[in-house]
Amino acid sequence: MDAQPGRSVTSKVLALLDAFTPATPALTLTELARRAGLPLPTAHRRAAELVAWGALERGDDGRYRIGLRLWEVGSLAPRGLGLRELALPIMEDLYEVTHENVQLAVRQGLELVFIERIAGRHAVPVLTRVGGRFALHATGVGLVLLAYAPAEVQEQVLAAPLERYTELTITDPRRLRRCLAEVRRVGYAVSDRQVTMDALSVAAPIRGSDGVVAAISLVVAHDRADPLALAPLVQAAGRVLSRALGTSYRRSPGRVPSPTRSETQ
Amino acid sequence: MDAQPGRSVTSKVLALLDAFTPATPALTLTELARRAGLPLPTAHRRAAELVAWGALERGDDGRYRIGLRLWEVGSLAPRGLGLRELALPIMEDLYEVTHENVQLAVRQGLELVFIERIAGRHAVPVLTRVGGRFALHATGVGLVLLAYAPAEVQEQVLAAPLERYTELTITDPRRLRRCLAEVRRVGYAVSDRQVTMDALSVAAPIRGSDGVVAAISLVVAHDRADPLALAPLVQAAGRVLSRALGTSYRRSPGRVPSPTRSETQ
DNA sequence: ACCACAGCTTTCACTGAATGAAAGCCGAGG
DNA sequence: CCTCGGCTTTCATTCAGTGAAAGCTGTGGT
Repeated sequence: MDAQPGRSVTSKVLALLDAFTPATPALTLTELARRAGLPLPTAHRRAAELVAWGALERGDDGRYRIGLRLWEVGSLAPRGLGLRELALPIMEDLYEVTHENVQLAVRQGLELVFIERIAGRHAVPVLTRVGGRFALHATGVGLVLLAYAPAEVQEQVLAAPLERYTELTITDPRRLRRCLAEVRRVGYAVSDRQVTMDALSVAAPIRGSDGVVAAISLVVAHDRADPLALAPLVQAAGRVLSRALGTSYRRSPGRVPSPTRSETQ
Repeated sequence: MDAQPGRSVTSKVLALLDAFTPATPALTLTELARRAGLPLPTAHRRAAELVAWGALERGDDGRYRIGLRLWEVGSLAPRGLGLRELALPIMEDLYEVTHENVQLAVRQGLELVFIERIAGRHAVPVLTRVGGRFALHATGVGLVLLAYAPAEVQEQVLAAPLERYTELTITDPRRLRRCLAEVRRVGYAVSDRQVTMDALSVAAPIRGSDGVVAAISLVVAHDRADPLALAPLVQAAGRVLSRALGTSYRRSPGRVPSPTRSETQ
């Protein structure tokens, strides 16, 4: 039980936050300590400080939950709420026109994170959650984000085993590589029943000042889907958003004059 | 600003997060250190750890921003996204019926935090931001949250000076006290031009297992508003949500899954 | 009523993670 | 070429953090 190096106090605090997942949003102290890999008294002390600040909250049942204060701070993430605020009107337009599910996602490491979704009441049910993660190689948004990701990221994804969700999921690295090339060629991605056997999605990239920063998609029932008809719609939405990003991400912070003009459109 | 002993590492980490505000979502190291009240090397080291984990992100310009990983964790807050997920369908109903702004807020200490809003394109513009804070004594949602807050909270708010936003803002503690009693009597709150001179809001409480946990409101142009007609609508929405909360907040203590030793991805 | 137990909280002597002054580094501007 | 502001790294010192163990509290069993 020697204290392994690299176990800073900060890392312990972050491990406590990491213990919470969508499946387990409320934890007892003991669960929290075990998941964070910390001795109980340590977890207790750190958690108490987090509660005092509002990063965690403690219910009447003694369980810890993520606190509103952390949600507030998290809402300042440019790639989170910032992006959402920008995209929501366009997503709503897309929804009004199609009455299908609209999704917005960004890449985080080797996975994607859903930033927002509009779930049509009569649309095909999707199992995604705002704030939830998913693999890059199956969904429409994932294929777009992967296709335009740095080569290094692509290689890492292609090197790892590709999980199979349905019989149509692409799990062969060679096929996936061809698929990504095709996505780059046509400028949009189609995932036909690669996640569930009833749904199909069409996705397009959203470009920021340095490459593709997000992806937007429509998810529709596979049997009433016409990818070729949907693609222009989604692509147009992606382009509108790319433009909006370009204009809104100009920084005007007093002293720093624009340092680099390295926009890669 | 002296290095007072009693400053825990955790508090420093949290101070770093606290440095970010809606008005300043991107900070240089120097700004960050100054706002957090930390020496530069300390801020640098802690910030580096936060970046490594994803709580912060560092742009090409060297500035720090809130990271997506923190947004993800924050999205697990029951009073944040949890509440939003539950409320959104009802909020949309309210929007469809009225085509006015719909707002959802909870109390955090002596202020309120907006959890979600639906802003009608043709509705009166509101200056609220999801994740933003506001005083309790002026808005419709604020009056509801204050009226049903613990006596101790009410006293604290009444004791402090009440900021004036318009000539109709209630700033006299006695009047505010009467107003709150009226809110409790009728079960909804009306804020008539108490925030801006063009808007009026009608709000109703949302009750959880222990008292009022949130408030929902409609914000409409003051000249085409009929509070008495809107109140039943908003109250009905509040009641539906109260019921939904009651059923969904039943906890299943659950068994513990396999021993996870999840390293940070 | 009593005991057994599980989960939480506090204590206390010890230790290494954190600290900040100072020195080094880098890039922009003169 | 030199200066300046902002960032990064070093190093000896020390105080916040630590965990084993003891104490507490509420719950369920007999």
